[in-house]
Amino acid sequence: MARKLIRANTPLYLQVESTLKEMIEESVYSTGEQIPSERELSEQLGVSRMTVRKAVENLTRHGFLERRSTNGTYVRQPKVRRHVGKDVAVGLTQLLAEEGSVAGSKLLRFEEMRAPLKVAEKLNIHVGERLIMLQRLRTSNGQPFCVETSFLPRDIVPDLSRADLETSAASLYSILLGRYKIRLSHNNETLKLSYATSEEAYLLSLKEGDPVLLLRVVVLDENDRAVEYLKSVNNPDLVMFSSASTLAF
Amino acid sequence: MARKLIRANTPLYLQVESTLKEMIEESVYSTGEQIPSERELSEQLGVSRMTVRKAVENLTRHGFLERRSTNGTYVRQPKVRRHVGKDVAVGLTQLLAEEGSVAGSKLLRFEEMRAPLKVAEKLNIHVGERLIMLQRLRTSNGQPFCVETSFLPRDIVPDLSRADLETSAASLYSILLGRYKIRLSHNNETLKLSYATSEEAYLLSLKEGDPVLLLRVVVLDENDRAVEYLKSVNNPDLVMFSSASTLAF
DNA sequence: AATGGGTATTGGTATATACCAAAACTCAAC
DNA sequence: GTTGAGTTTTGGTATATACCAATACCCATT
Repeated sequence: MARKLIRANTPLYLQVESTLKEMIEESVYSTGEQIPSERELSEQLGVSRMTVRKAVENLTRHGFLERRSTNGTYVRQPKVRRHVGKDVAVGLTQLLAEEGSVAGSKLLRFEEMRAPLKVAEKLNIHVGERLIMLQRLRTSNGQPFCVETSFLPRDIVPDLSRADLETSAASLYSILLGRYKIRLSHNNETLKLSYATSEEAYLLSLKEGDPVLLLRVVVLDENDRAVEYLKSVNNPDLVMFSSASTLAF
Repeated sequence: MARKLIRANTPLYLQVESTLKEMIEESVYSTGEQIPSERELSEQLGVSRMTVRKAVENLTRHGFLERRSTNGTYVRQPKVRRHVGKDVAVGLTQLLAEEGSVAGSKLLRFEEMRAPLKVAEKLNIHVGERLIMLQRLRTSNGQPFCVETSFLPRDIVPDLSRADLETSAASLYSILLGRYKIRLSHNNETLKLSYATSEEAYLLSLKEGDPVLLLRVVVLDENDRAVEYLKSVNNPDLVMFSSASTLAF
């Protein structure tokens, strides 16, 4: 089982990394299976445990392996992929509502607050205006994949309550549309790479500092009134989202 | 200068990490400046060099520090941020064409080829059809931020040549529109977190395995013919892009 | 069959040590 | 001043070792 490590001028730990990656891709170790312990690998490959650790650490960070403390290291399932139906506009709400996955969400926070500067700028309102801030943990097939924080001007959703979001499985969009007749016309998104805070890490089963996608969306209604500002953090291993847009060239 | 490391039940390397992060935020070490060498820090803090290394490694991965081999470790400049103009539809081409930044691009590859399976599926054409594959390194103010790979069915751009892309600073979109009267109507994007290959790392001044954004776009014309399929890798430190879309609820 | 306690195993942390190559620095020779 | 050879410093790699806490496992007792 032990493969040769060629003494090239590539670092040993990279050679170990490639070796393990190959073995995973060739299904020598298949999905979900446990790979040999660090101590075993170290012996099999004739390198120190710390070198094996460095290789395993990298592969873990890159999603090939998953470590379970005091238990073992396992081959991860290949990342969930989505196929994007052509021509079908997909909004953020339908992020994962396809391919038989069951979308869920858990309300983490529901607070009334006054608009701080940054949010006010985004929503084009005045600092200090009344807002609802709500935070939801969104799941796909029970798997948390995204922490979403929304800011809604209070006057647009005057009687929206915590219970509305706790009880109904309905999306925020359908509530806005159904109850308040708010028809969202277009939005504005920015996106960047970021790193998980400790809280996000806990919610998404990541480690603090793991890379995540940070998405900011401002949704506008027909009158270009901003009705929502949300910031969401996505688990990169689970989510891959799409949007169809009409580009203005 | 040496700060106390509290013996809590948090790992030492995390304590070192926080300590250094604080000192950076308090500008004890300011932007661009060199921090003490690993050996010095190890002595100052009373921990082993390997422990310091682990902390520095994390901070490097998270963009706070930058290591220069045989030279030293430096505090990184805070990441570049973009403001997104409200209501203004921004296409991919205009990715960074704002706020006085000068967009540039360098042609890396221009090849004729036959469509492999994966690309054929995306473009909704047959395997083996003639394609142009072109790859560009895109820059903003001279800073590379994105590697872009495009696939164009040959019959749509019959006489597109390498020179067209080498000489003109014009975007691919404007060439398509101007010369071939191809009006792009909508697109389809998927996006996920990925890790830089060695080539991408070299082009974008990253390290192999650094997190990057991977973007796949299929652009369609009015007849829903796919005219472009591009896959781009973005340097997360420089780019933050936006798109305005009309959502279909 | 169920319980419970000891033991081995696992990944996580931490240290001390050693050598390398590349860059930076020193300083004498010109 | 400039050159150039030698030394020092830097991060990068690699090993051997040690201990920890939590889990899994085994096996005798009930």
